[in-house]
Amino acid sequence: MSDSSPPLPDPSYLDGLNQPQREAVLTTEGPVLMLAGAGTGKTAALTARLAHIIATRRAWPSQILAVTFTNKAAREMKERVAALSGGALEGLPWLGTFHSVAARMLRIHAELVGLQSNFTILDTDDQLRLLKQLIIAANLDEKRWPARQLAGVIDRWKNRGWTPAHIDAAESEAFANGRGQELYAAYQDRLRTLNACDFGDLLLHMLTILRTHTDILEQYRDRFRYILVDEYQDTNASQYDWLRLLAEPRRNICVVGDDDQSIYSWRGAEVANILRFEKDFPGAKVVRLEQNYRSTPHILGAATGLIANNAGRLGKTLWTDRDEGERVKVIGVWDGPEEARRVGEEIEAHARHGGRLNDCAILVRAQFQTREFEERFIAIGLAYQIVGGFRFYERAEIRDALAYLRLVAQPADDLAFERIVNQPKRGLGDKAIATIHDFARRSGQPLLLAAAQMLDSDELQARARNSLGRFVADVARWRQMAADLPHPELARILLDESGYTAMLQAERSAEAAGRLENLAELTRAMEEYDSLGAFLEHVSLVMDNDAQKGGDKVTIMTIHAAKGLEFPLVFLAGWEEGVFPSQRALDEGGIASLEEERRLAYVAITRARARATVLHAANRRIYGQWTSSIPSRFVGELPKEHVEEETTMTGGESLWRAQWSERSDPFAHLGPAQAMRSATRGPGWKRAAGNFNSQPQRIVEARASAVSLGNKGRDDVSVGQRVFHGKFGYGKIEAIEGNKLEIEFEKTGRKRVLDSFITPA
DNA sequence: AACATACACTTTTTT
DNA sequence: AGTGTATGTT
Repeated sequence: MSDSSPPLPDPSYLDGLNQPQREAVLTTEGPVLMLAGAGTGKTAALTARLAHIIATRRAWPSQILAVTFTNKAAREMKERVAALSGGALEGLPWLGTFHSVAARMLRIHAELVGLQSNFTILDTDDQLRLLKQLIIAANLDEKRWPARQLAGVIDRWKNRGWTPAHIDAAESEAFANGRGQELYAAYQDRLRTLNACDFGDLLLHMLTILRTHTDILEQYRDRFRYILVDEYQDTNASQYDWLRLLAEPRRNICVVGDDDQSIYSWRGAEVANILRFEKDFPGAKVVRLEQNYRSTPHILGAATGLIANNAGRLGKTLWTDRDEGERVKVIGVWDGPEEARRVGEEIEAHARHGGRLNDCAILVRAQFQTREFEERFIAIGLAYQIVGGFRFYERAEIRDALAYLRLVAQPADDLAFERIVNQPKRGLGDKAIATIHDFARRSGQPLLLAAAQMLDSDELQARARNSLGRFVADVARWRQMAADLPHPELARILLDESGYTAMLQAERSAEAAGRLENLAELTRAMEEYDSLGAFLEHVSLVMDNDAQKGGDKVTIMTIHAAKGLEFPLVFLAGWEEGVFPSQRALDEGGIASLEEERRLAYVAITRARARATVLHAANRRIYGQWTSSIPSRFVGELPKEHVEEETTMTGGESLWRAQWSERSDPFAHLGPAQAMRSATRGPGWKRAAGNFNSQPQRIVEARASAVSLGNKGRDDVSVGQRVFHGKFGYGKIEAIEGNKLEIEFEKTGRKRVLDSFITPA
């Protein structure tokens, strides 16, 4: 490739990089837009670029700002740069997630926005409790105006970089008939009093500081010689503004991303940021990474054909020199359980041929779809792991323990106080707490201090006062101990002396035992941090659940969670209208959302290295209702030449039609309107079915068949029995599932039929 | 304060 | 359906 001229050998960090990748590495000066398609070696290029900048002494590691979205990405980059640079790196202090970098800066300048540098970072739970209090204080009905909604509204505002001062009357309408702005302002006030901020604030506060304090802005502009941004298509407006401020005047900013993989608009990401990069930074060098090292041509072809249905793309043409490989298999099944069964069979076959389970992933659109697979895999004893779901630090006992620590670290942390005053039970019920609240508000102090003062008054009943007295004294004692105890030790003492451990021990349930284990795990984790503060920061910002422990397991996860990962075998389940694309996305966001769903499908397919299998079921239970569905439009958008179709539904659609017409109407006992309702429940589903005209006949079939699933199935048949079928002749029953039989017919092979069509032979 | 019953909500999720 | 929460009862 480039062995043509340079007298010096290429530095080792360029090894194995292709031409565009090298360009992205070596173009250090000026704006660079790196359009990196899925599987094109983006991280390799990025890390080499960092190594190059450092190796050529263009900047010290401390003069490089490199931001990612996830801790995982940050960690990986750090490790790989260290490896490329021979490990002799003192680390990249400004490589991290947007939030951790912003938090780091904000701790330095906290007082400029009315905080102290040891401010607390609230999580969603704290945030919601706080908002709820404010909603009630504003005399609003918390049912009609839920805290969740307000949290969403405020979050959106913060994502856009808007402080309460930016909210005009029209925007304010977003909550409680125009009181949005007022509540937002109240929330920010309250946060300041609590010396706390939420995730959005980390960026917003820093943005405010950079906007209003030129000296500080200049200081950072001077420091950051080079800026690097990963997953640029996922940046929101506030992150964008923040970057634009810092990138001037040098403009040595390199952003990496793929507009086709933008799947986070629902949380404020704006694809527009990447689309307009060349306008924002005229003269930007655009580098396209298009050689895919991950997938086979068939997989790539299927993904490319699908995404071509989106408008307004920057456009890339992925190619690969890998061998053709298998076509993308599309399997239509009867219902959710069969889908899980099929996938289980495929994986078992793979394992029988010596394949590893770690190579297999099942990707779903929504979390609820994981259950079907979980049940099936438990039944057949297939090792699996579900990624996502509950996070360690979100468990109640962990949050309680953290609240103890927070209160000790920061007595003004009212949210922590509220969480644990009566946990374990100390006889401080609602009324006692309300009284403390009231007193605190009147005297304008934090709850803990107010509580301490109330001990000398008769505001509380004697019993509550005694109990509260013990609690306040405990906290005071713990605070003293905190000064010279190692923090894991402190945590153990806190849990013991507070009676929290005793409370769980007394419970004697398996659940409680698990909680005790979790707490032990927590104190163990604390040992890795230098200080309590460092640990708390880790907990709020680095909530990684890097499960993937030992063992050979199939991975089940959402497509969102799979972004950035790859697997040899990928199963794409639930490709049905309404599920994927999600009906809700369609209802709320129209075309834009549909395109985002399509990008999600694109991300899903491109996770596969060797084999991709798409599945769709005719029937599925959603919210407890059997619902019929038609294959996702995305199935039809996969170019035929890259697809191999297979349908296990007995005899295909024509047969179903024939069977249902000759059969007595299963809805006979219901009126027609009612029958329709029982099959397609909920407005969204009804619309999905109603709007999709290309295959109307199948809706009818599916509707009928869906209800038949409720049938018990007859009891005069058994596995192994020889039976007769009017159309297929004689056969042997291989399996029974409710009223569906799987039969090996002597003439026509294995089929699935309804039991009502056979007679014992 | 413990318990029961009613009710509502159910996409994706990182920080 | 299933879960979690909010409210009401004892």
